[in-house]
Amino acid sequence: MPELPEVECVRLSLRRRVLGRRVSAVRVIRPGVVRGSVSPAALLEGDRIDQVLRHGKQLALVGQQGGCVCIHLGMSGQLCVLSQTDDPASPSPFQRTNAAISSTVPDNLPAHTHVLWRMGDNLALRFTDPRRFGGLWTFAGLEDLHRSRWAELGPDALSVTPAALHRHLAATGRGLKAALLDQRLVAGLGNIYVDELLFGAGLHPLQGADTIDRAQAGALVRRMRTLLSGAIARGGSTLRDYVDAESRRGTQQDRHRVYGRAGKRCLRRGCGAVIQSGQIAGRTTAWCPVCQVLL
DNA sequence: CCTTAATCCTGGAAGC
DNA sequence: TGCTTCCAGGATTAAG
Repeated sequence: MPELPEVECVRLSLRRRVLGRRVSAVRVIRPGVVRGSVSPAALLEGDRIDQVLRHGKQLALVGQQGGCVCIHLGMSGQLCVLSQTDDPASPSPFQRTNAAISSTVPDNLPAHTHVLWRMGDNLALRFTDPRRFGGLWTFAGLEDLHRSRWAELGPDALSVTPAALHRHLAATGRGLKAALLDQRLVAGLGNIYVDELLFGAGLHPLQGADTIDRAQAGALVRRMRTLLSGAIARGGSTLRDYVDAESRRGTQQDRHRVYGRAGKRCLRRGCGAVIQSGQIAGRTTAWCPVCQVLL
């Protein structure tokens, strides 16, 4: 589900609510979603949230004592901040009812709740993920995350330099769509934003990545930043169920020019060609056959 | 190297 | 109304 803008919106909303809060208890409902140590301490129990970081589509909660939890939302993952003051009538998600103890459905929790962090008496953080393509990875410290998991990611799409993007694109024989989706090349772009970026840049998704010269790479970087930061300002794209940690939907979907618009007319002034779609790099891809000519 | 397909899952939408 | 099929914001793996 979430690409860089959505994950950044989750990070910002999460940070507003949990920064500096002490984790009083952690409850793991489905241990399988946690890779690495599943111990309460590894999940920051007893620690205070010191940093909420993001690289590409991944998040990290860092504790004051150095503990670190990396969170990848996958397709359907959500982080949700719950406070008793929002709904005083609802029982705390940490209160188990007797009936629930033997049940496969854990008491009052919504379906697909996998991990809960309690922070003080009236605040909790909930990780849900119906499809379970996402997950949590625990590390002894932020340095370990940087040396292992995040070392496999390319530069973040919001801070990649023209030189680095040019170098990486030049080094691959693949098409632009496949290259830009590859998180090792640049981290953060997904199916929506690659299609939107290529449309804006007037580049065909099948054009060879190694045909992009230095100047074009510079233009691509500028366009990438504008697109992504604009999407963040609009709260990300909510196609179906994306919401940030405070349950707010985004509005960037209203600005999509090709994604989800196959068969409709191109919105570029004076164009009006029919938006095409097909499978490229294993993903449904949309483009304008007039604005994005295959060279 | 490159590409495609299958795989991990659930749920919503579309088709009959 | 129900049942079936397809599709989805991700990413890895194996096969060709």
